[in-house]
Amino acid sequence: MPHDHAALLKHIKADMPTDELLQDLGDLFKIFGDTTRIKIMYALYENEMCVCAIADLLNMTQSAISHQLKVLKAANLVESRRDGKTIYYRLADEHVKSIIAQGYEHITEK
Amino acid sequence: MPHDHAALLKHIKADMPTDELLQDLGDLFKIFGDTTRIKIMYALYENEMCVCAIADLLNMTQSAISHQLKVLKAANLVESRRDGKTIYYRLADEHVKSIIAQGYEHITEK
DNA sequence: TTGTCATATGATTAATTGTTCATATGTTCA
DNA sequence: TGAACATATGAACAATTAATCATATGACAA
Repeated sequence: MPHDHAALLKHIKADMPTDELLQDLGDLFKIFGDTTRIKIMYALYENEMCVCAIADLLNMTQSAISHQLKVLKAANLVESRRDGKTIYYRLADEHVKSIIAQGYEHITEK
Repeated sequence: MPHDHAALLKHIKADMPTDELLQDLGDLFKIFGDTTRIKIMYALYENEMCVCAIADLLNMTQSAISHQLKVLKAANLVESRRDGKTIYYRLADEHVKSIIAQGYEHITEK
């Protein structure tokens, strides 16, 4: 017969966040899981930037950048302000930096 | 004429990590960007677990779990040890916990 | 060795997703 | 109001990927 781990499972299950929260967590990391978006976040690490500057920097089309900024904004990872025709984006909070920094440590330490 | 930001770009470009590193960083977060893998990592947060216990816990097939554990292991996010027929998996290091914790904060704080 | 349990793996399929292209919206200035 | 610039958006296509199914590998016990 298969081996039993009902006792362990009961304990662990009690400590697990809800499925909804775990889903949200996965969705959040999914946003970090794209090179273009990572590059955008790095570009905004120190300063705000306008869309066309980001596009120039990454050597990509304005449209592609704009689509990705929309994704980042929907996840509350960036914020924006308008100044005339130009729209400047910046990181929304410190979590973005912490998450990236932790990931950076993980891949550079080994 | 389009507006100019050559000076800004030059500065930012100098501070950006290499494309290869940014790619690796994206690849790392991609792994966190799946609910099943997030659940597995949460399951292993406190204790090691065997594959079938994880499958039971998440109510998924052994095969699906095994495939995902392979992905996690390839990224050095989990490690394993064999005890007879059973193979136990555990988190590889503290970065996994930190990354998850940062993400958790981001989504629960607003 | 044979049977059973635990895990791994390869191929396939369905679903997700990032970029492109064309175009729309919004702002400024002459 | 019209022209130019900055940005946003919708549809379509290509590429990636997670789960499934069938099967293989590995360990143990009788």
